Amino acid sequence: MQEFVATSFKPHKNGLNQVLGDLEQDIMEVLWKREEAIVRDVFTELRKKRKIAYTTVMTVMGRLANKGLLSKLPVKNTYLYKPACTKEAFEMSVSREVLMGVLGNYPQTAFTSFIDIIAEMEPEQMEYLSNLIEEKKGELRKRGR
Amino acid sequence: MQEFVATSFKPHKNGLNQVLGDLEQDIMEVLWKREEAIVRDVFTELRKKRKIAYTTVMTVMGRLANKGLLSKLPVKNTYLYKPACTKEAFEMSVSREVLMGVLGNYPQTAFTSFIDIIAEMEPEQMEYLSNLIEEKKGELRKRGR
DNA sequence: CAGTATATACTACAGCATGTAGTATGTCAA
DNA sequence: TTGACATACTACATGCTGTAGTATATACTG
Repeated sequence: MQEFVATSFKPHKNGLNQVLGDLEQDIMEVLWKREEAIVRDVFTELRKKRKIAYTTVMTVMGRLANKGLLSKLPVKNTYLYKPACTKEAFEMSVSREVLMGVLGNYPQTAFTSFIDIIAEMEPEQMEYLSNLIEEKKGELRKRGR
Repeated sequence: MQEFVATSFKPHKNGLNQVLGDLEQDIMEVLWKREEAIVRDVFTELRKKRKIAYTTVMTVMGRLANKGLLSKLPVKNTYLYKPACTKEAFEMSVSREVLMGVLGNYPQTAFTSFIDIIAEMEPEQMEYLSNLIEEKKGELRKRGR
């Protein structure tokens, strides 16, 4: 996969639409479902839901390949596209990049927000979180000796 | 302040350049330093560092006011601009919005990434975090009674 | 009062990302 | 050879940001 997956993150969108355009997302979803596909496959799939031109799909799939999200293998007289990584791996990259972006820039602020949010969303997780931290602290102490 | 501060977050940029354009950021920094300013003040300040037109500064300050990041008060024959919130409050909003955006969409993944990232950070940060957690837990306990 | 400096409003264009699609061209099979 | 299908290339719209010019109002200064 290419270096960065989340060049621009839109917190108020849903799912991977946070880092992908609408059409890009639709296309990636098809690819993740099918594992691999040629432009026509994706076109046919999308066409079921709405009006769209074949070349539009082709253009965007090409762009996704340029971005490194899809691989593009010459096959017969066309190209076979495959996701460069699983959806799960992609989500992992996104969350990691975004979190590092926040933590690296305003660590204290981010800590506070993070804890507040967890406390609001799932208080049960607080205990789990604090255990994890103590664990990590223990590890660090051991390694520091 | 307006509803959302972080419509688009760029994890790989630095500081508030993550949510502001280059010039927007420069302008906000001047405003946060001075508390308030007219266009000329900001122009003069920025002009020290680089070539830029007065109207460019004016245009962008206007846009920042439209976005709700600056307030714009008519004064004499001009306008006085003030930051709509402190830099700290702004950073807090950004981190909150971004973290909620991640946690709300891939809670498990984000949680895990978060822990991993802080484990890689400096130990003092760890200590700070763990204090915050204990504090928060205390708060929750008190409220839960 | 005339001229100069200063202020704003409005308009405009460039670059980038994304969505959208047309046209030209190549290829293969019936 | 013709038609279906594939790609490459080009292009335009929209939204955001940086950039700045022009027109116009106002106010100070001599």
